[in-house]
Amino acid sequence: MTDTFDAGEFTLRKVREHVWEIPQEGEMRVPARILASEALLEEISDDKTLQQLRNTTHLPGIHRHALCMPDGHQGYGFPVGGVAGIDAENGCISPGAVGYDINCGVRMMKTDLTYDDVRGHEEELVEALFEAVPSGLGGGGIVEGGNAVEEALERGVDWALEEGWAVESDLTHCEDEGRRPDADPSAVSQKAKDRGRNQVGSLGSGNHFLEVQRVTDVFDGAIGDAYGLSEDQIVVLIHCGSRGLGHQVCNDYLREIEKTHEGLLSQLPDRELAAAPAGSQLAEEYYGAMCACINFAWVNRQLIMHRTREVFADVFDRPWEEMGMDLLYDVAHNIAKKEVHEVGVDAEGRPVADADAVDRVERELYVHRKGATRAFPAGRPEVPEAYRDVGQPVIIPGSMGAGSYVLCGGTDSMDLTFGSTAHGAGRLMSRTKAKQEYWGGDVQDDLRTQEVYVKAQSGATIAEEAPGVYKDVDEVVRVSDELGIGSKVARTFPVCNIKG
DNA sequence: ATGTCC
Repeated sequence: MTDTFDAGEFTLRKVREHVWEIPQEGEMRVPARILASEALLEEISDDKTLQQLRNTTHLPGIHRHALCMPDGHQGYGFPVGGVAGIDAENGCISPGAVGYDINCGVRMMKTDLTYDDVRGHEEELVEALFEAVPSGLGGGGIVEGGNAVEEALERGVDWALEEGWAVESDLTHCEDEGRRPDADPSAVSQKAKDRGRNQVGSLGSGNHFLEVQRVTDVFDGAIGDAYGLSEDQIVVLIHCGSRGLGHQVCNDYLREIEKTHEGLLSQLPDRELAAAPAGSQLAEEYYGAMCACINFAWVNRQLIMHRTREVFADVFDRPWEEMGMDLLYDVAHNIAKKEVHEVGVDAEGRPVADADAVDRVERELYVHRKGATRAFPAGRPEVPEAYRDVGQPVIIPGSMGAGSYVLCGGTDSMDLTFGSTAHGAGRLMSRTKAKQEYWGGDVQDDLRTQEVYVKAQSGATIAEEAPGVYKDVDEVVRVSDELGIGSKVARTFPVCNIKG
Protein backbone atom coordinates (compact mmCIF):
# COMPACT_ATOMS: atom_id res chain seq x y z
CA MET A 1 0.00 0.00 0.00
CA THR A 2 2.40 2.61 1.29
CA ASP A 3 5.30 3.43 -1.00
CA THR A 4 8.66 2.82 0.60
CA PHE A 5 12.30 3.07 -0.43
CA ASP A 6 14.81 0.57 0.88
CA ALA A 7 17.97 2.49 1.83
CA GLY A 8 19.85 -0.23 3.70
CA GLU A 9 19.53 0.51 7.42
CA PHE A 10 16.54 2.75 6.69
CA THR A 11 13.17 2.16 5.12
CA LEU A 12 11.96 5.50 3.90
CA ARG A 13 8.25 6.18 3.79
CA LYS A 14 6.97 8.17 0.82
CA VAL A 15 4.91 11.15 2.03
CA ARG A 16 4.31 12.38 -1.50
CA GLU A 17 6.23 12.91 -4.72
CA HIS A 18 9.90 13.77 -3.81
CA VAL A 19 9.17 13.76 -0.05
CA TRP A 20 10.50 10.79 1.97
CA GLU A 21 10.36 10.31 5.71
CA ILE A 22 12.35 8.48 8.39
CA PRO A 23 9.51 7.92 10.90
CA GLN A 24 10.00 9.15 14.45
CA GLU A 25 11.11 6.43 16.87
CA GLY A 26 13.31 5.99 19.95
CA GLU A 27 15.06 9.20 20.99
CA MET A 28 14.09 11.08 17.83
CA ARG A 29 12.21 14.25 18.78
CA VAL A 30 10.66 14.68 15.32
CA PRO A 31 10.69 12.70 12.04
CA ALA A 32 13.37 13.31 9.38
CA ARG A 33 12.62 14.12 5.76
CA ILE A 34 14.63 13.76 2.57
CA LEU A 35 13.50 15.72 -0.46
CA ALA A 36 14.66 13.78 -3.49
CA SER A 37 13.71 11.77 -6.55
CA GLU A 38 14.34 8.03 -6.44
CA ALA A 39 17.38 8.50 -8.68
CA LEU A 40 18.89 10.95 -6.16
CA LEU A 41 17.96 8.69 -3.24
CA GLU A 42 20.08 5.90 -4.75
CA GLU A 43 23.11 8.15 -4.40
CA ILE A 44 22.24 9.55 -0.96
CA SER A 45 21.85 6.11 0.61
CA ASP A 46 25.46 5.07 -0.10
CA ASP A 47 27.07 7.11 2.69
CA LYS A 48 26.22 8.30 6.22
CA THR A 49 23.81 11.04 5.10
CA LEU A 50 20.68 9.34 6.45
CA GLN A 51 22.28 8.36 9.79
CA GLN A 52 23.46 11.95 10.23
CA LEU A 53 20.03 13.28 9.35
CA ARG A 54 18.36 10.99 11.89
CA ASN A 55 20.94 11.98 14.54
CA THR A 56 19.99 15.61 14.00
CA THR A 57 16.45 14.90 15.21
CA HIS A 58 17.90 14.30 18.70
CA LEU A 59 18.86 17.98 19.08
CA PRO A 60 16.77 19.67 21.80
CA GLY A 61 14.24 22.17 20.50
CA ILE A 62 14.17 20.87 16.91
CA HIS A 63 10.84 21.73 15.27
CA ARG A 64 8.69 19.86 12.73
CA HIS A 65 11.35 17.65 11.06
CA ALA A 66 15.04 17.52 10.20
CA LEU A 67 15.47 18.00 6.47
CA CYS A 68 17.87 16.97 3.74
CA MET A 69 17.81 18.81 0.40
CA PRO A 70 18.02 16.93 -2.96
CA ASP A 71 21.78 17.55 -3.28
CA GLY A 72 22.52 16.21 0.23
CA HIS A 73 25.54 14.15 1.17
CA GLN A 74 27.54 13.22 4.26
CA GLY A 75 29.18 16.07 6.20
CA TYR A 76 30.72 16.74 9.62
CA GLY A 77 28.04 15.50 12.04
CA PHE A 78 25.22 17.05 10.01
CA PRO A 79 24.61 16.40 6.30
CA VAL A 80 25.71 18.90 3.68
CA GLY A 81 22.29 19.81 2.33
CA GLY A 82 20.81 19.68 5.84
CA VAL A 83 18.25 22.10 7.28
CA ALA A 84 17.17 22.20 10.93
CA GLY A 85 14.85 24.76 12.54
CA ILE A 86 15.70 24.77 16.26
CA ASP A 87 13.97 26.84 18.93
CA ALA A 88 16.02 29.98 19.69
CA GLU A 89 14.61 30.21 23.22
CA ASN A 90 14.43 26.59 24.42
CA GLY A 91 16.60 24.77 21.90
CA CYS A 92 20.26 24.95 20.92
CA ILE A 93 22.74 26.02 18.28
CA SER A 94 25.23 23.57 16.73
CA PRO A 95 28.40 24.69 14.89
CA GLY A 96 28.58 21.38 13.03
CA ALA A 97 25.12 22.11 11.60
CA VAL A 98 26.45 25.37 10.12
CA GLY A 99 29.69 23.95 8.78
CA TYR A 100 33.37 24.78 8.92
CA ASP A 101 33.17 27.31 6.11
CA ILE A 102 30.84 29.85 7.73
CA ASN A 103 28.92 31.82 5.08
CA CYS A 104 30.29 29.84 2.24
CA GLY A 105 28.06 31.21 -0.48
CA VAL A 106 27.56 32.39 -4.04
CA ARG A 107 26.98 35.74 -5.67
CA MET A 108 26.10 36.53 -9.24
CA MET A 109 27.04 39.75 -10.97
CA LYS A 110 25.28 40.72 -14.19
CA THR A 111 26.77 42.51 -17.20
CA ASP A 112 25.39 44.15 -20.36
CA LEU A 113 27.79 42.12 -22.47
CA THR A 114 26.67 39.26 -24.68
CA TYR A 115 28.55 36.07 -25.47
CA ASP A 116 29.53 37.55 -28.85
CA ASP A 117 31.28 40.44 -27.06
CA VAL A 118 33.43 37.98 -25.12
CA ARG A 119 34.21 35.47 -27.90
CA GLY A 120 37.88 35.74 -28.81
CA HIS A 121 38.77 37.34 -25.47
CA GLU A 122 38.41 34.20 -23.31
CA GLU A 123 42.14 33.48 -23.06
CA GLU A 124 42.97 37.07 -22.14
CA LEU A 125 40.07 37.26 -19.69
CA VAL A 126 40.88 34.02 -17.86
CA GLU A 127 44.55 35.01 -17.56
CA ALA A 128 43.70 38.51 -16.30
CA LEU A 129 41.21 37.20 -13.73
CA PHE A 130 43.65 34.56 -12.54
CA GLU A 131 46.32 37.23 -12.12
CA ALA A 132 44.03 39.71 -10.31
CA VAL A 133 42.07 37.46 -7.95
CA PRO A 134 44.11 35.69 -5.25
CA SER A 135 43.35 31.96 -5.07
CA GLY A 136 44.66 28.74 -3.60
CA LEU A 137 45.40 27.55 -0.10
CA GLY A 138 47.02 29.89 2.37
CA GLY A 139 47.72 33.61 2.21
CA GLY A 140 47.39 36.48 -0.21
CA GLY A 141 44.34 38.75 -0.28
CA ILE A 142 43.16 41.80 -2.23
CA VAL A 143 43.44 43.92 0.93
CA GLU A 144 46.15 43.20 3.47
CA GLY A 145 47.25 44.98 6.63
CA GLY A 146 45.57 47.75 8.59
CA ASN A 147 42.48 46.68 10.48
CA ALA A 148 40.68 45.23 7.47
CA VAL A 149 39.79 42.05 9.37
CA GLU A 150 38.26 43.86 12.36
CA GLU A 151 36.35 46.25 10.10
CA ALA A 152 35.06 43.44 7.88
CA LEU A 153 33.94 41.40 10.89
CA GLU A 154 32.14 44.34 12.49
CA ARG A 155 30.68 46.23 9.55
CA GLY A 156 30.62 43.91 6.56
CA VAL A 157 30.00 45.51 3.16
CA ASP A 158 29.40 48.93 4.78
CA TRP A 159 33.15 48.98 5.31
CA ALA A 160 33.85 47.89 1.72
CA LEU A 161 31.65 50.73 0.47
CA GLU A 162 33.54 53.26 2.57
CA GLU A 163 36.84 51.96 1.21
CA GLY A 164 35.73 52.25 -2.42
CA TRP A 165 35.26 48.51 -2.97
CA ALA A 166 31.48 48.72 -3.46
CA VAL A 167 28.66 50.91 -4.74
CA GLU A 168 25.36 51.54 -2.93
CA SER A 169 23.40 49.11 -5.11
CA ASP A 170 25.72 46.28 -4.05
CA LEU A 171 24.37 46.65 -0.52
CA THR A 172 20.70 46.73 -1.49
CA HIS A 173 21.16 43.54 -3.55
CA CYS A 174 22.86 41.51 -0.81
CA GLU A 175 21.18 39.49 1.94
CA ASP A 176 20.94 41.71 5.07
CA GLU A 177 22.44 44.51 2.95
CA GLY A 178 25.81 42.84 3.49
CA ARG A 179 25.90 43.43 7.23
CA ARG A 180 24.72 41.28 10.14
CA PRO A 181 23.96 43.60 13.04
CA ASP A 182 24.34 40.69 15.51
CA ALA A 183 28.04 40.37 14.71
CA ASP A 184 30.36 40.28 17.72
CA PRO A 185 34.01 40.50 16.58
CA SER A 186 35.18 40.27 20.20
CA ALA A 187 33.89 36.67 20.21
CA VAL A 188 36.31 35.82 17.35
CA SER A 189 39.65 34.51 18.67
CA GLN A 190 42.91 36.29 17.91
CA LYS A 191 44.08 33.13 16.18
CA ALA A 192 41.09 33.23 13.83
CA LYS A 193 41.67 36.93 13.07
CA ASP A 194 45.33 36.23 12.38
CA ARG A 195 44.40 33.49 9.90
CA GLY A 196 42.09 35.94 8.11
CA ARG A 197 44.65 38.75 8.12
CA ASN A 198 46.01 38.10 4.63
CA GLN A 199 42.89 36.45 3.18
CA VAL A 200 40.53 39.44 2.79
CA GLY A 201 39.55 39.13 -0.86
CA SER A 202 40.70 35.62 -1.79
CA LEU A 203 38.96 32.65 -3.40
CA GLY A 204 40.57 29.77 -1.51
CA SER A 205 40.65 26.25 -2.87
CA GLY A 206 38.50 23.14 -3.26
CA ASN A 207 35.15 23.80 -4.92
CA HIS A 208 35.55 27.59 -4.72
CA PHE A 209 35.80 29.43 -8.01
CA LEU A 210 35.11 32.51 -10.07
CA GLU A 211 33.31 31.79 -13.31
CA VAL A 212 32.36 33.96 -16.27
CA GLN A 213 29.18 32.46 -17.70
CA ARG A 214 26.65 32.99 -20.45
CA VAL A 215 22.93 32.70 -19.88
CA THR A 216 21.74 29.86 -22.12
CA ASP A 217 18.07 29.67 -21.11
CA VAL A 218 15.49 31.87 -19.44
CA PHE A 219 12.60 29.64 -18.34
CA ASP A 220 10.46 32.31 -16.70
CA GLY A 221 10.32 35.51 -18.70
CA ALA A 222 8.56 37.64 -16.10
CA ILE A 223 10.93 36.73 -13.27
CA GLY A 224 13.87 36.82 -15.67
CA ASP A 225 12.88 40.43 -16.40
CA ALA A 226 12.59 41.23 -12.69
CA TYR A 227 16.09 39.80 -12.17
CA GLY A 228 17.47 41.47 -15.32
CA LEU A 229 18.50 38.20 -16.98
CA SER A 230 18.28 37.43 -20.70
CA GLU A 231 19.63 34.81 -23.09
CA ASP A 232 23.25 35.23 -24.28
CA GLN A 233 23.97 37.67 -21.47
CA ILE A 234 27.35 37.39 -19.73
CA VAL A 235 27.26 37.01 -15.94
CA VAL A 236 29.91 36.28 -13.31
CA LEU A 237 29.50 33.74 -10.52
CA ILE A 238 31.67 33.88 -7.38
CA HIS A 239 31.70 30.97 -4.93
CA CYS A 240 33.78 31.27 -1.75
CA GLY A 241 33.51 31.67 2.01
CA SER A 242 35.26 32.88 5.14
CA ARG A 243 38.55 31.04 4.50
CA GLY A 244 40.76 30.05 7.43
CA LEU A 245 39.05 32.58 9.70
CA GLY A 246 35.64 30.90 9.63
CA HIS A 247 37.26 27.49 9.87
CA GLN A 248 39.11 28.54 13.03
CA VAL A 249 35.93 29.98 14.60
CA CYS A 250 34.05 26.73 13.97
CA ASN A 251 36.89 24.73 15.49
CA ASP A 252 37.27 27.07 18.51
CA TYR A 253 33.58 26.81 19.43
CA LEU A 254 33.27 23.08 18.82
CA ARG A 255 36.07 22.51 21.36
CA GLU A 256 34.63 24.99 23.88
CA ILE A 257 31.11 23.59 23.58
CA GLU A 258 32.36 19.99 23.97
CA LYS A 259 34.09 21.01 27.23
CA THR A 260 31.34 23.18 28.68
CA HIS A 261 28.16 21.35 27.63
CA GLU A 262 29.17 17.76 28.26
CA GLY A 263 25.70 17.04 29.67
CA LEU A 264 23.91 17.90 26.44
CA LEU A 265 26.61 16.20 24.39
CA SER A 266 26.15 12.93 26.29
CA GLN A 267 22.52 12.86 25.14
CA LEU A 268 23.48 13.15 21.46
CA PRO A 269 24.32 10.18 19.21
CA ASP A 270 27.38 11.87 17.64
CA ARG A 271 30.01 14.15 19.24
CA GLU A 272 30.20 16.04 15.97
CA LEU A 273 26.72 17.43 16.66
CA ALA A 274 27.95 19.23 19.83
CA ALA A 275 25.54 22.09 20.58
CA ALA A 276 25.26 25.02 22.99
CA PRO A 277 21.90 25.37 24.76
CA ALA A 278 19.92 28.47 23.71
CA GLY A 279 20.51 31.27 26.19
CA SER A 280 23.91 29.93 27.36
CA GLN A 281 26.94 32.18 27.15
CA LEU A 282 28.54 29.96 24.49
CA ALA A 283 25.39 30.02 22.35
CA GLU A 284 25.46 33.83 22.42
CA GLU A 285 29.18 34.01 21.75
CA TYR A 286 29.11 31.49 18.92
CA TYR A 287 26.15 33.26 17.30
CA GLY A 288 27.97 36.62 17.54
CA ALA A 289 31.21 35.16 16.19
CA MET A 290 29.39 33.33 13.38
CA CYS A 291 27.58 36.54 12.37
CA ALA A 292 30.95 38.32 12.27
CA CYS A 293 32.26 35.56 9.97
CA ILE A 294 29.18 36.09 7.80
CA ASN A 295 30.21 39.74 7.41
CA PHE A 296 33.79 38.69 6.64
CA ALA A 297 32.67 36.32 3.86
CA TRP A 298 30.39 38.97 2.33
CA VAL A 299 33.33 41.39 2.23
CA ASN A 300 35.42 38.62 0.70
CA ARG A 301 32.97 38.08 -2.17
CA GLN A 302 32.45 41.84 -2.53
CA LEU A 303 36.17 42.56 -2.99
CA ILE A 304 36.51 39.75 -5.52
CA MET A 305 33.48 41.05 -7.44
CA HIS A 306 34.79 44.60 -7.48
CA ARG A 307 38.22 43.43 -8.62
CA THR A 308 36.44 41.53 -11.43
CA ARG A 309 34.83 44.79 -12.55
CA GLU A 310 38.30 46.32 -12.85
CA VAL A 311 39.55 43.34 -14.86
CA PHE A 312 36.60 43.63 -17.27
CA ALA A 313 37.29 47.37 -17.65
CA ASP A 314 40.87 46.53 -18.57
CA VAL A 315 40.14 43.66 -20.96
CA PHE A 316 37.20 45.32 -22.74
CA ASP A 317 38.73 48.80 -22.55
CA ARG A 318 35.59 50.47 -21.17
CA PRO A 319 34.70 51.83 -17.72
CA TRP A 320 33.02 49.04 -15.77
CA GLU A 321 30.19 51.44 -14.85
CA GLU A 322 29.15 51.34 -18.53
CA MET A 323 28.92 47.56 -18.70
CA GLY A 324 25.94 47.00 -16.40
CA MET A 325 28.06 45.17 -13.84
CA ASP A 326 25.43 45.03 -11.10
CA LEU A 327 25.10 42.51 -8.31
CA LEU A 328 22.08 40.24 -8.89
CA TYR A 329 22.21 38.71 -5.41
CA ASP A 330 24.44 37.05 -2.84
CA VAL A 331 23.26 33.90 -1.06
CA ALA A 332 24.80 32.29 2.01
CA HIS A 333 24.61 28.50 2.05
CA ASN A 334 26.43 27.70 5.35
CA ILE A 335 24.70 29.68 8.05
CA ALA A 336 22.45 29.67 11.11
CA LYS A 337 20.05 32.53 11.38
CA LYS A 338 17.36 33.70 13.76
CA GLU A 339 14.13 33.68 11.76
CA VAL A 340 10.46 33.58 12.73
CA HIS A 341 8.58 30.54 11.39
CA GLU A 342 5.16 29.00 11.97
CA VAL A 343 5.54 25.65 13.76
CA GLY A 344 3.34 23.02 15.39
CA VAL A 345 3.36 22.61 19.19
CA ASP A 346 1.78 20.24 21.71
CA ALA A 347 -0.63 21.22 24.50
CA GLU A 348 2.34 22.48 26.60
CA GLY A 349 3.69 24.56 23.72
CA ARG A 350 6.65 22.22 23.07
CA PRO A 351 8.04 21.46 19.60
CA VAL A 352 6.51 18.37 17.98
CA ALA A 353 6.09 16.75 14.59
CA ASP A 354 3.30 18.31 12.52
CA ALA A 355 1.21 15.14 12.91
CA ASP A 356 1.17 15.54 16.73
CA ALA A 357 0.59 19.30 16.83
CA VAL A 358 -2.50 20.67 18.60
CA ASP A 359 -1.72 24.28 17.72
CA ARG A 360 0.43 26.30 15.32
CA VAL A 361 2.41 29.26 16.62
CA GLU A 362 5.09 31.66 15.38
CA ARG A 363 8.44 30.98 17.01
CA GLU A 364 11.92 32.43 16.64
CA LEU A 365 14.22 29.65 15.42
CA TYR A 366 17.89 29.17 14.76
CA VAL A 367 17.47 27.99 11.20
CA HIS A 368 20.60 25.97 10.47
CA ARG A 369 21.33 25.67 6.74
CA LYS A 370 24.48 23.75 5.85
CA GLY A 371 24.83 23.36 2.12
CA ALA A 372 21.32 24.70 1.76
CA THR A 373 20.11 28.04 0.42
CA ARG A 374 17.45 30.33 1.82
CA ALA A 375 14.62 30.43 -0.73
CA PHE A 376 12.10 32.93 0.59
CA PRO A 377 9.04 33.61 -1.58
CA ALA A 378 7.46 36.95 -2.45
CA GLY A 379 6.35 38.99 0.50
CA ARG A 380 8.88 37.99 3.17
CA PRO A 381 10.36 41.17 4.67
CA GLU A 382 13.90 39.73 4.49
CA VAL A 383 13.74 39.69 0.67
CA PRO A 384 15.32 42.87 -0.81
CA GLU A 385 12.81 45.41 -2.04
CA ALA A 386 13.89 44.87 -5.66
CA TYR A 387 12.69 41.24 -5.49
CA ARG A 388 9.96 41.36 -2.84
CA ASP A 389 7.13 41.04 -5.37
CA VAL A 390 8.57 37.93 -7.03
CA GLY A 391 10.71 36.14 -4.41
CA GLN A 392 14.43 36.06 -3.75
CA PRO A 393 16.96 34.87 -6.31
CA VAL A 394 18.51 31.49 -5.45
CA ILE A 395 21.82 30.70 -7.09
CA ILE A 396 22.70 27.02 -7.62
CA PRO A 397 26.18 26.37 -8.98
CA GLY A 398 26.49 23.13 -10.93
CA SER A 399 29.76 21.89 -12.42
CA MET A 400 32.18 23.18 -15.06
CA GLY A 401 30.65 20.83 -17.59
CA ALA A 402 26.98 21.26 -16.74
CA GLY A 403 26.53 24.92 -15.81
CA SER A 404 24.45 26.54 -13.10
CA TYR A 405 20.95 27.74 -12.33
CA VAL A 406 19.15 30.80 -11.02
CA LEU A 407 15.93 29.92 -9.22
CA CYS A 408 13.30 31.98 -7.46
CA GLY A 409 12.27 31.33 -3.84
CA GLY A 410 9.16 29.10 -4.07
CA THR A 411 5.79 29.65 -2.42
CA ASP A 412 5.89 26.23 -0.74
CA SER A 413 9.33 26.65 0.84
CA MET A 414 7.94 28.16 4.06
CA ASP A 415 5.68 25.13 4.59
CA LEU A 416 8.11 22.44 3.52
CA THR A 417 11.68 23.53 4.31
CA PHE A 418 11.76 26.57 6.64
CA GLY A 419 12.21 28.60 3.43
CA SER A 420 15.14 26.65 1.94
CA THR A 421 16.27 24.70 -1.10
CA ALA A 422 19.42 23.02 -2.47
CA HIS A 423 22.81 24.73 -2.87
CA GLY A 424 24.52 22.89 -5.72
CA ALA A 425 24.86 19.63 -7.57
CA GLY A 426 26.34 17.71 -4.63
CA ARG A 427 29.44 15.55 -4.85
CA LEU A 428 29.28 11.99 -6.14
CA MET A 429 32.79 10.91 -5.14
CA SER A 430 35.49 11.90 -2.66
CA ARG A 431 38.35 14.18 -3.61
CA THR A 432 40.76 11.26 -3.23
CA LYS A 433 38.70 9.12 -5.59
CA ALA A 434 38.41 12.02 -8.06
CA LYS A 435 42.20 12.34 -8.27
CA GLN A 436 42.43 8.63 -9.08
CA GLU A 437 39.76 8.91 -11.78
CA TYR A 438 40.86 12.12 -13.49
CA TRP A 439 43.94 14.08 -14.46
CA GLY A 440 43.66 17.88 -14.33
CA GLY A 441 45.22 18.54 -17.72
CA ASP A 442 42.86 16.12 -19.48
CA VAL A 443 39.83 17.65 -17.79
CA GLN A 444 41.04 21.09 -18.86
CA ASP A 445 41.48 19.91 -22.48
CA ASP A 446 38.04 18.25 -22.52
CA LEU A 447 36.41 21.42 -21.27
CA ARG A 448 38.23 23.48 -23.89
CA THR A 449 36.50 21.45 -26.60
CA GLN A 450 33.24 22.83 -25.13
CA GLU A 451 34.68 26.38 -25.29
CA VAL A 452 35.23 26.48 -21.50
CA TYR A 453 38.55 28.08 -20.44
CA VAL A 454 39.81 26.88 -17.06
CA LYS A 455 42.87 28.02 -15.11
CA ALA A 456 43.83 26.82 -11.61
CA GLN A 457 46.74 27.03 -9.17
CA SER A 458 46.80 23.25 -9.03
CA GLY A 459 45.97 20.56 -11.57
CA ALA A 460 44.79 18.39 -8.68
CA THR A 461 42.03 20.91 -7.96
CA ILE A 462 40.76 20.64 -11.54
CA ALA A 463 40.70 16.83 -11.19
CA GLU A 464 38.83 17.12 -7.88
CA GLU A 465 36.29 19.40 -9.56
CA ALA A 466 35.91 17.45 -12.82
CA PRO A 467 32.28 17.55 -14.06
CA GLY A 468 31.98 13.80 -13.47
CA VAL A 469 32.43 14.09 -9.68
CA TYR A 470 29.09 15.92 -9.36
CA LYS A 471 25.51 14.75 -9.38
CA ASP A 472 23.17 15.83 -12.14
CA VAL A 473 22.35 19.45 -11.30
CA ASP A 474 19.36 19.28 -13.69
CA GLU A 475 17.84 16.55 -11.51
CA VAL A 476 18.47 18.49 -8.28
CA VAL A 477 16.84 21.58 -9.75
CA ARG A 478 13.93 19.60 -11.21
CA VAL A 479 13.08 18.29 -7.74
CA SER A 480 13.31 21.79 -6.22
CA ASP A 481 11.11 23.19 -8.98
CA GLU A 482 8.50 20.41 -8.79
CA LEU A 483 8.29 20.71 -5.00
CA GLY A 484 7.69 24.45 -5.37
CA ILE A 485 10.51 25.37 -2.96
CA GLY A 486 12.71 27.02 -5.61
CA SER A 487 11.48 27.55 -9.17
CA LYS A 488 13.56 27.55 -12.34
CA VAL A 489 14.28 31.01 -13.78
CA ALA A 490 17.48 30.73 -15.84
CA ARG A 491 20.36 28.45 -16.70
CA THR A 492 23.97 29.40 -17.39
CA PHE A 493 27.01 27.69 -18.95
CA PRO A 494 30.68 28.44 -18.17
CA VAL A 495 32.93 30.56 -20.39
CA CYS A 496 35.98 31.09 -18.13
CA ASN A 497 36.67 29.52 -14.74
CA ILE A 498 39.46 30.26 -12.26
CA LYS A 499 40.03 28.32 -9.07
CA GLY A 500 42.63 27.42 -6.43
C1' DA B 1 36.04 23.57 3.40
C1' DT B 2 40.98 24.02 5.84
C1' DG B 3 48.39 27.25 7.09
C1' DT B 4 44.53 19.41 3.72
C1' DC B 5 47.46 17.03 11.60
C1' DC B 6 48.77 20.76 17.36
